[in-house]
Amino acid sequence: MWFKINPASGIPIYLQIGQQIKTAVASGALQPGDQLPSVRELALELTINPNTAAKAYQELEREGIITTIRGKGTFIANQETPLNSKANLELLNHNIDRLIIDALNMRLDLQELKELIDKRLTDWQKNLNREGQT
Amino acid sequence: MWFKINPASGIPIYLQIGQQIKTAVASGALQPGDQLPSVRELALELTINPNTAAKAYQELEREGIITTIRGKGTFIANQETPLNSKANLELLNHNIDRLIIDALNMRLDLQELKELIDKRLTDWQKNLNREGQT
Amino acid sequence: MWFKINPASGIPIYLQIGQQIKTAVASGALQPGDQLPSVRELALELTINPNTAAKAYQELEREGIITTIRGKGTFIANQETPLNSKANLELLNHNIDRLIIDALNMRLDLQELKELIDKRLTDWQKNLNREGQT
Amino acid sequence: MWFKINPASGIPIYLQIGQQIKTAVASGALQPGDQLPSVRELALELTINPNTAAKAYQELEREGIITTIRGKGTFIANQETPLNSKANLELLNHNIDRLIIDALNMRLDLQELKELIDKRLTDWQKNLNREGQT
DNA sequence: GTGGTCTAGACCACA
DNA sequence: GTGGTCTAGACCACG
Repeated sequence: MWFKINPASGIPIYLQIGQQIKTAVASGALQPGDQLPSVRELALELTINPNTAAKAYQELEREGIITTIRGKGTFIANQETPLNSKANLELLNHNIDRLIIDALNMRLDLQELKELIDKRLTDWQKNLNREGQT
Repeated sequence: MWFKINPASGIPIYLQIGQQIKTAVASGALQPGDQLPSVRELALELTINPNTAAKAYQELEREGIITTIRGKGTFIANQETPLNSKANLELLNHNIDRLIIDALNMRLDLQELKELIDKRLTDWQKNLNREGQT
Repeated sequence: MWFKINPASGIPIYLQIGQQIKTAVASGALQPGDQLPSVRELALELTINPNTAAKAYQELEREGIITTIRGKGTFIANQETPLNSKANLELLNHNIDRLIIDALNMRLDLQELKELIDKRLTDWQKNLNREGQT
Repeated sequence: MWFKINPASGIPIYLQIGQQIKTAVASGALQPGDQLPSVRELALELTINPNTAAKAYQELEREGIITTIRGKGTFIANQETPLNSKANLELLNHNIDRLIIDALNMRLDLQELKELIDKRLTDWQKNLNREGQT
């Protein structure tokens, strides 16, 4: 599989794994029903502690991203959750603010930031369209 | 002063303080040369340990946001650093990606995300203009 | 291990530790990937507070000399940084000047100083060659 | 006069002043018998606390670099002290080592360091010769 | 008065 | 087991 972790990054390994699975799901690379590697496979492949791999899956299951079925394996969940809850929007806005603050501290103009974001958004949109056709 | 921290959030207190000062600097609310509350004042106000307050300041000093002068106090630095280094841009792009992923995981359309961001950017721009006139 | 600190020297303990590790790295005695004693071990050995030992390591990590991995330990970093930046050269030149000034204030001839330095440089070169063969 | 201090450098102001006077003496710019500005003048000129200026002079007097004569002022001392003591040589060697370690940590070759030092030494020698003719 | 260092000892997150 | 954070309280250097 296509995981890349950095044990020295300061970010907990289990979060790095979770983040990458979320990315794959968001981009459509992983579809509902797709099977994930078992905890043991994942641990072997990344040469990490199985506990760490298990923790990553637990977190994702708690968030409803994946489901584990005893005796079968771990799968991407049917994401019927349309949780545009108020809390989520606040979180999103908060993260947007952090982005802006970082940019300003780097002496970047807000206009320049906007262009960066727009460029990135179009890239993603293209990818999503291509995935959608698959 | 206007600090608000949440000791139970899981985010280290010293980082929360740092984040808020960075925000104030980025928005122009704190100008180069402005004096910050002393380590002891800050600790009293937030009812935290002076060491924790000191750690927040030391972190910011290492990043070049503030300057501390022994026996005098702590001040906002003259930010002559225009370091839009490659590393910084990469970091920024990475954070933009995280934002997009979060939005997609919340079943938000990219167009909706773009509108959210644009709204936030205009808000900030307005604030910056107002500060600029001061 | 072979640490020697002097708590009464006026130089902060955490800097003394840092200095010695830097020396070991510069001389090749410590190689990238080598594990350092844990914070607790080091604290026991030097009969200092674990916090002080941790501070020494954190300082070195910020400078890119070492890497720490939560739950695993602390290691000498892969020093891929070849930063003979302008700032570094200036610092070096400044320190050379200080050396010369000290020597002159001791009524030492510059020629004598040069001989001292040359002798020291050859000693180091010999050591480095020996390490290189290991 | 020609003092330049940086209150934010982390180096105590009184040491910065001392260092600069030592430099001037070592280079011959200040000769034995030359008068230094009074504590008050110095404090005014550098906009520092008179206590700080006084402390700088006290330190230098303790080291025998300057002499203060009540009612007359402060002067460069007759440096008859030829103190090539063993302690001094050790200090010098220690500083040479620090220089080498710093250079190695900057990934500088020892040969390159040697060239840097030699260049600096010749510059100083030239200056000293010129001063000597004055 | 300011910030810097250190100790003692606690609790938590991670592997 | 590892390192990270925080508190409480002490002492010192600087201005």
